[in-house]
Amino acid sequence: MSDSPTSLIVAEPKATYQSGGDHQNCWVETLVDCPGLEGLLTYRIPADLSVKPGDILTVPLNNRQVGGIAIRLLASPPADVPLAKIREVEDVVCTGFFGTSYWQVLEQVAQYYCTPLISVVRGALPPGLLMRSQRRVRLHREALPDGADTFVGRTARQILALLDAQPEGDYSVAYLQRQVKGARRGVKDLLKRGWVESYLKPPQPSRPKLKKAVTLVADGFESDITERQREVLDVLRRRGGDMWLNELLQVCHATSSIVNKLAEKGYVVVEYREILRTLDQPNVADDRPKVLTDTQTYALKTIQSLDEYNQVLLHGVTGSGKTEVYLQAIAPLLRAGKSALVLVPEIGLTPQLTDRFRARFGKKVNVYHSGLSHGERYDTWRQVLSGEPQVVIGTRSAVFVPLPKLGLIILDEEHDSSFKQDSLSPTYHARTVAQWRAELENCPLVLGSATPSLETWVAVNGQQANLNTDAPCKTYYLSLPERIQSRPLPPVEIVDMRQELKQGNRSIFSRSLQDKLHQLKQKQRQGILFIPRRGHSTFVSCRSCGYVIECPDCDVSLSYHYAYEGANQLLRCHYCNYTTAHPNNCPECGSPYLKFFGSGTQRVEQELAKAFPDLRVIRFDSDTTRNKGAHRTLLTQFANGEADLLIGTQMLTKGLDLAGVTLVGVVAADGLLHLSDYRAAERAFQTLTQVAGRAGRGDEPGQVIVQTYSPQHPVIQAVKTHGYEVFTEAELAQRESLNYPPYGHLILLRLSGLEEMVVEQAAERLAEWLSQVSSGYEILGPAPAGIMRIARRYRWQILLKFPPDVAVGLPDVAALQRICPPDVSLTIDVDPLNMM
DNA sequence: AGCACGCCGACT
DNA sequence: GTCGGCGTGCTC
Repeated sequence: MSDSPTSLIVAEPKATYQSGGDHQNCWVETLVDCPGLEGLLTYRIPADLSVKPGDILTVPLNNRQVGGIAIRLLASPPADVPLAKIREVEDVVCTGFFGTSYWQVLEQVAQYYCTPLISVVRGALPPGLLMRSQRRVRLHREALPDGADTFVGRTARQILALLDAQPEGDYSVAYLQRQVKGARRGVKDLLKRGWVESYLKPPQPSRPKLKKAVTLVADGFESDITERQREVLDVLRRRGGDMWLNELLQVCHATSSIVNKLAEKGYVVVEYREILRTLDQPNVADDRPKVLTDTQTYALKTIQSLDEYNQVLLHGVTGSGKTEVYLQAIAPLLRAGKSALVLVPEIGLTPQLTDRFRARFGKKVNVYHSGLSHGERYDTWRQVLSGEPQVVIGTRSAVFVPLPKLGLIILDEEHDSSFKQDSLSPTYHARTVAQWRAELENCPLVLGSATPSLETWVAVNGQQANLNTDAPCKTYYLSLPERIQSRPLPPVEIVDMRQELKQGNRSIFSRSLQDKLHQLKQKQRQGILFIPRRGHSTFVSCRSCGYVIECPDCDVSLSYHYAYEGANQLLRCHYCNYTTAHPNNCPECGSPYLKFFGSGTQRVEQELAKAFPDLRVIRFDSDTTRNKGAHRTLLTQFANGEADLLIGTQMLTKGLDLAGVTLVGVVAADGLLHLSDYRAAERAFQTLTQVAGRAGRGDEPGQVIVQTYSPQHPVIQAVKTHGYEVFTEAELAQRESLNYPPYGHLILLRLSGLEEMVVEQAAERLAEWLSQVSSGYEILGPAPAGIMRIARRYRWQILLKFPPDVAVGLPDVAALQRICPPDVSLTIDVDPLNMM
């Protein structure tokens, strides 16, 4: 797949690098971090620098410095570019990062997701490695004549004022351009007058953090040293002969001159040593392997028997102990010197999972996700590249962590849509990339879920040959149909809210749910109330004229926020976070009857407070969990019994294992059911099954109540009977008849821009061009996107549908980008999940 | 992407 | 004349 003539040559460490020799390999072909620049640029390697393929470089480009990756070394300069144009590599940022198979994965991602390789590289590397130099200007205060600002134009005057207000008189040009329009000319004017100087701040990529360490090397005759020096040596010896310099000095109340003298005399060595900025990890109690059930044992044995690329679906109902199988599958790998990669949907939501891994494997566990600082992520990479056997737990982007000696990849909750990146290129799915990595590393891939995606179900159970998919790969279906300790799955009661209304219950809680909530307190049990966030959005509308308050920048209604009794009533846009005060009167007709509809978490919280004043409630949604560590805090409080009821949105569906929970209520399932998306049913079933699975994980049996206005809906029926297979087969039949995934494939082209007409015309031109260049796909659209405007940008989309036997891909992405006008942004989403 | 250069209309 | 606003092309 990667040997098409246009594809780049993969970096192969050692392949072209020869040590020894003198004047060989003086040039390096470099993949430069510059969008729009296809292909490689050649640079000369200065004599004092050693460059190997795969190294990350800083190279000059025009008048600035940018990041780049050394791809291939050349012994002679290329013939097609004049020698004089070739410039020198500025610096090597870091070296020895990648193995060959790693590059193949990146190339595969670039090709499949129709993205330039450099974009993939940028998304895969820890941020801060590929950095560019920054153009800055500094004010020469002494060169300013009196009343300088009267001599120059408006923009120059504004810039002067800005620079003067800054203590150093120093700003980046990019910053000035954001503050003052047309800043470039103003800066030029000031430069000409000599009032400011312009300079290039070199890129400062992440580097290892270094610290001075002192090591005792010679012990024995110490006749030539002073009293103070002897004291220091004694302390060092007592502490094992190896200390951080700052600690040693602190303990001895000494200055570094003493240590330096000792180093001169050859008693100690002072050297820089790398320290890792890994988070101080909360201490967790040790944990031992648990006794497995028969099905768990069978699953474990099967996984352990695999020593090459195989795909395994671990289909375990909620509470069936998948994590314990993962843990026991990883343990022997670590002992054999191999590593494992564990991918989870959202790390913040699953502190419980990382804690369990830490309890079992201690410091061998590394966490990698976008919440870490640049330095922390960089250090995790370095730690990973050490080759020590370890476990990396991370979110989507961790699929690119370059673990050597990879023995196993696990994707937990593989159905979860957060494994798909959808707005940034490359729009990769971590499951797809994990399949490629596992294949290239030749290690097994375990996909775990209680509600497997249809893609995975078909890949593992599909009897018919999928000719267009990857090379034949042995697949295993492992089922854990029972909960551990034979705990039953909770019975699911469906409540028809139409009947409730008919019988005079106007509350958002059915009588059945009210009963259970009353019992909760009496029986000292805990419950979860789930409110589908989308669906019943909490919009505000006027009862007189029907006016609905919308975001001025996005095409969605504003959500009503009322945090607590007496707080300001706010309206907020869930797409761009635009916030405004709730007006007293309708902005359209002035009527005072402006009311919010729907039941968001806040509304439910307030209703609960009225109807059940003695229930202690914790709200768990994006408002209350915004702060770092809030997830953990709230969950710990709940687990400690500081509240009776946890209410919240989608976040509740992910991986919570709370033994005290016996009741799960779904306030209104309907919001999940009626979305105009071919995946709505699958997603609704997954969400409801997952949230139902939170009940009865402890010794007490659980109970689930689902309130809905559509009790006969197939999804509701499937949830009621825990009928994954029946639901899935029916859903698959529908997908197949319409060529939807997992049978056919989709590519979604998203266009957005500030001008409605321009975006629409661009969409039409692209669609026209697409229909001319190929007929392998069906073109749906162009059409306005589900939400027509977000953050002032109008959005249009074109959907390409590929029948099962047609290769997925676009004929010429560069041409597509060329047709698209520069003020319209185009993203290509291959295998889109989110169609809004 | 930046950042040059070069062309054009508007206003002191 | 000069200022500010685009469109176009290049980067070893």
